[in-house]
Formats: sequence, C-alpha cells, structure tokens
Amino acid sequence: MAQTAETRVRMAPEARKTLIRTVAREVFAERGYAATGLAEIAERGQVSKTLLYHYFPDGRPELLVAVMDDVLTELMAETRAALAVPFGVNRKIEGLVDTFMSFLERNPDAFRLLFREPWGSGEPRIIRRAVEAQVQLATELISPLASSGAPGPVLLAATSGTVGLLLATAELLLAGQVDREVTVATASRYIIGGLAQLGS
Amino acid sequence: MAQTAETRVRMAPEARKTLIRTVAREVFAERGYAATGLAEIAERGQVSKTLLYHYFPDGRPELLVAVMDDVLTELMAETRAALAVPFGVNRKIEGLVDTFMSFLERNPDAFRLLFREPWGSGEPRIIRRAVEAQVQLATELISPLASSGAPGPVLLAATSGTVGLLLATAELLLAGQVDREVTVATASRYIIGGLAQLGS
DNA sequence: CCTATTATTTACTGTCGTGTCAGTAATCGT
DNA sequence: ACGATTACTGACACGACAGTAAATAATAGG
Repeated sequence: MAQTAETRVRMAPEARKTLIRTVAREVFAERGYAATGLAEIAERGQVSKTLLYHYFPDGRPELLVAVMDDVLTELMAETRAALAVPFGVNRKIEGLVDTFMSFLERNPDAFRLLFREPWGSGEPRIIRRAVEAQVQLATELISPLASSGAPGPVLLAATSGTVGLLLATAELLLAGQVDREVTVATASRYIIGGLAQLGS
Repeated sequence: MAQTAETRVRMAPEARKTLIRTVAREVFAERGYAATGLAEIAERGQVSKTLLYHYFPDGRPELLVAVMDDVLTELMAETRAALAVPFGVNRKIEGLVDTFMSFLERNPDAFRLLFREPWGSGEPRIIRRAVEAQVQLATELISPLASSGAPGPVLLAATSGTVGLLLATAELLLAGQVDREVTVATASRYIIGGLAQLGS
C-alpha cells in the first residue's frame, strides 16, 4: 500500500503562472476557446481548478487574454524583424508574407485562436480590448508599406484588406491545398499589385 | 380566472419549419452560434423545444445548417446577378464588390454567422460540409474574374485571398470606420490590381 | 359526430462547466 | 524545533443546456 504520498509540487508564483499560461495556450489552441473548460486546463497542468482562479481571478477570459498576448508578442517580434531589412518596399512585402506564413506553419492552432474565433459578440470586455489592440498593431505594421499618398480611410481599408488576404491564403496553406512557395509568391504579388492601385 | 384557454396554434409542417428557420436565423445572427441555446429559439418562436427536435432531429447543428443554407442562397443569387452584366472584367469586379457590401449592410449579423464563426474545430460533420460547400461556391464565382492564364494553385490562392480581402474590408464597413463608397472603391481597385499581377 | 392521426406541449433526466469554501501540506523566519 | 505564512487541493453548490418520454389537443376522413 505504499501510497506515493501525495507530494505536492509547490512552485514560485511566477513559475506557476507561466506554466499555466503555457498549458492554457496548448489547450485553447487545440480545442478552441468555446469548447475548452477550465477543468481540462487544470488536468493537463497537473493543477487544481481552484489554483487557476487564484492566479487568474476572472477565469477563462483572463486566461485567454494572457495567451493571446503571448502569441501576439511572438508574432509581432518576428514580423518587425522581417520589416527591418534595408530593401525596397516590394522586397519588404515578400519578407513580411514569408515570415507570416512561416509563423503560422509553426503555430497553426495559435493562429486560429488569434484570428478565427468569433470575438465581438457577447464576450467579456477584456477580450474585446485585446482584439482591438491586435488589429491596431497589425495596422500600424502594414500601413507604412502602402503608397503614402492615399487619404486616411483608403489606407485603412487597404491595410485591413491586406490582413484579410493574408489570413485567407494562410488558411489555404494550412489546409495543405497550396504549398508554401506558391502561397507566398501569389500573396506577395497580389498585395504589391493591389497597393500600387491606391494612388491612381 | 378565465384562462385564455391555451389555444394551440397547429400549423402545417412546412409552415412551421420555415417559421422555425426564420426565428433561428434571427437568434443565431444576434447571439452567435455558440452562445445560442435551443431554449431561446423555442421561446422566441412560441414553440416548445421538443418541436424543434421533431423537425430538426439533429438539434442545433442541423438548425444551423438550414440557416446557413438560406442565407447563402440569397447571397449567391444576388452575386450571380451582379456578374451577369455584359461589361468588362473590371466593371464586373466593381459590381461584385458593390453587391457584396450591399448585402452585408442589409444582413450584418448573417454575414458574421456565415464567415466569422470558428467552424472547423470540433463541430459536427454536417457543419463542416456546409462550410466546404460555401467556400467552393465562392471560389467558383470568383475564379473566372482572374486572368485565366495562371496555373491552378495560383488561381486558388488568389481567389481565396480575394474573398478574405472582401470580408476584411466589409468588417470595416460594418464597424462604421469607413463609409461604403470608399470601401467599395478601395476594395475594387485592390482586387483589380492584385489579380492583374498573376500572369507576369 | 366519432375515430385515427399528428402536431404540439409539459415535465423530466443527465451532463457539464463555472465559481467557491473550508481545509491540508510545504516552506520560511527565528 | 515550531509557529506563521503561503501555495495548493477536494468536494460541492449552482445553473444552463441537450435531449427524451409520455400525455394532450387539434384536425381530417369516414
């Protein structure tokens, strides 16, 4: 009967928190937000549900925001790096697209979590703000690539559309319907050609 | 105590069915799929939950597929009409975009239901098939607008990207951040410019 | 008018997910 | 060594929702 005598694990709060964030990221990514219960996160993290509430008092929403923040930070870092090269706009666009697709191939589920969940309906405010911030960032990042002569709203529509285009083609890549080379090449050309039309 | 004597309403099956479809469309659109319970549909339709199961044995998923089908049918009809004009490709594109945006302004919630829900994760098969059909249709519709010289995968990526672009700018329009004229003009130009790049 | 049919409801069961409370075990300071 | 603090847990109340069985009222056919 030698009970393995429940040796509890007891970690430093920061460590536990990041551990939880990591696990939550996995589960949310796999199952999607709506389909994920705190119970599963707790189980996989070898942790009680109560502890989740202790570190993230607002429960699931707060946990999700934390995860979104993590993923977004990574993505933004890589993207910024891709834009920092000393080449012309067209080259930068290609670099951006390539980086984006590469990130998605490495984090396909996180991608869906970030961009393909139906935020905006009845979800808590924390999430809405996180999503707005996300859109904001993407826009700031892409705006400089467009011809700077165009008026505000046009620019906004164009950048937003560019993001949509990227996401749609990315989906195709993830579904295995188009290989990466073609995806990157086509999307890049499309974007270059599209942005070129704004001034005329 | 004069009970208004529960006069049941008893309709012909077809009528009830379409009534239910209508109500379901409203509720799904407002609340989103995940957040909608059958109870609410039943309540708003002045009908018992059991009846829903009677006419749609698979419950929520089946109900949703029915609604998606209705909305999609409408959208496709309008879109086809817009493409049937005897003008050149560029004009057709403008017409398509305009029609699309117009439809969305009239059915903003249905739009979100169709395109912005996270289908593809753990949802029942019926839904997945419905979504695939939807993508299929959109692709067939847009494909002919691209320069026909490009190879298959490129064409696929381009059409898919076009849809993404449309959806993204539509979102902007619905959010009131850009007015319709600008949205249509910018999206059209972008698409025209983008598709033109495919051959080179 | 009466019976067979069927459209419809009431009332219920089981499941699952959130959020909480009272308690238990590890660690730290002294 | 031994309290005091703090990380952590088990068990449960509570509500919402999917799904079902059996009864009931409306209609159609004779």
